[in-house]
Amino acid sequence: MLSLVEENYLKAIYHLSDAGKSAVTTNALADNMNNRAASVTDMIKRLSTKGVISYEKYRGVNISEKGRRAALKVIRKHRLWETFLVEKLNFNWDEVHEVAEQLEHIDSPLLIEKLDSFLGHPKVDPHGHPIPDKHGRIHEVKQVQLSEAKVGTQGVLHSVNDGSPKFLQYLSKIGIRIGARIEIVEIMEFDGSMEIIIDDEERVFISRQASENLLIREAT
Amino acid sequence: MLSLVEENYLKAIYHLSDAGKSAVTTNALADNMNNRAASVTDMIKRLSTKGVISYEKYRGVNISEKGRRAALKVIRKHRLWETFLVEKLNFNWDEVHEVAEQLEHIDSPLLIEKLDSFLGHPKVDPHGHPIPDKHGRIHEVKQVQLSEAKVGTQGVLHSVNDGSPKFLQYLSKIGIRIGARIEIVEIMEFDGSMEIIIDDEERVFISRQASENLLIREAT
DNA sequence: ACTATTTTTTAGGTGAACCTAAATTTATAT
DNA sequence: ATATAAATTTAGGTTCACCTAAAAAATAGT
Repeated sequence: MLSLVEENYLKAIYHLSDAGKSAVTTNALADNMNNRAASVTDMIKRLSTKGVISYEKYRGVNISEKGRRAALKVIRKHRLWETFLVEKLNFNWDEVHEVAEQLEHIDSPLLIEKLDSFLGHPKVDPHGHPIPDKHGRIHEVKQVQLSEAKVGTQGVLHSVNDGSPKFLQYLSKIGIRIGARIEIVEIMEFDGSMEIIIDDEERVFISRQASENLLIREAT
Repeated sequence: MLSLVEENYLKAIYHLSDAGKSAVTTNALADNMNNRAASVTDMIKRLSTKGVISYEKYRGVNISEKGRRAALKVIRKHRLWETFLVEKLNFNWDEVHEVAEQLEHIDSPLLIEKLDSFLGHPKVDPHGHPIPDKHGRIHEVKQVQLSEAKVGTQGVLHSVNDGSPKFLQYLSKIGIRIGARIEIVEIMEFDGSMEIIIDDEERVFISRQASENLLIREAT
């Protein structure tokens, strides 16, 4: 059994390791969790004892299969709750993260199964992120950072990397939503900003930073 | 700001004091929280420092106005979540308590307001208990323990005192639900058990212990 | 009224999850 | 290659929420 704090660390490790593909350093974790490195070392040892990560001193941590499953359970709950908040309670997509951070730790398999059916077994959350099924399976969709695409690329906004209220409010303001059609008109050499057309209507300029956080599925 | 554990103590104090009407002893609290008396003394001191209870050594604790408001907020959340679980997620009324014990600590006023409207501003939870409004006001309904009524009494089951799964499953089994009409046919002198008619149909015998936990609104 | 019993508190200890300061290991730069 | 810098760990300390054992106060019984 993992504590609430342990679950949060594990989730951070999962995300920082890009779903287990790479190792995570102590400092990266400390940064992400807003804790000191020494505290992270403490926790790492505990998580290692519990078998959810593997750890070699000074070498960073890797999530184990057991840890991956635990992390995906929390992520499944987080994303289902976010969907509930937006679809049923009419939250805006920029208001859900903090609340879902709390709800994701509620421990009741029955609740999650019932919530899942209540929502109609959604595949993605309001930010376009896939919701793992009860066995921890995710159907990843091939998507590209807008910043990596070239002029002329057309696609559909599939998800956002940055879920912060500030970013999401900015997107709403300029008319970008999940599912919107996006076409790259021009890319500015000097700062990487780009001009795009949204839904064949609006032309807007977005910064390089913004385009890095927009993931599109390219039209073929 | 109260911790999760502090909220649980405060809620227990509220209930054990009959909504603040009487003092609560250390042992009663220890019993209720499944902790040792020494631990309770610790916590009592902390709650007293925070101003949510008043405490005189060896004299038990009394909830303060500030404490009462805090307790009612938790109770409001608990009962709204129970209603959600039963009305929207199709939980049985005997399955909701444990989950609601977790959900009641989620801290988001916006969430609770939205949940309240989603549910249509319910006045009572699935066990017939009144849901405090956002200002902590409760509309108590005049109700009597079935065990205190006399032969011939007719009324409607309004709420249950004991919310344990075992009791609720028993009630379901013999056909008793909130809102059912109940008429007392006979009371056995020797053990206080009684024969009742449910919804003018079923005749059943229930123990004194059961009748003490059934609260009816008498028909006038 | 005084002793025995019960209730409550105090004293001191534990693990979880943090901290700072110091020591150690690894990485970087010339 | 070695000195310096950066990253990480160790050592020791804190608060919260529990514990046991012992002491103190309140209550009950004769």
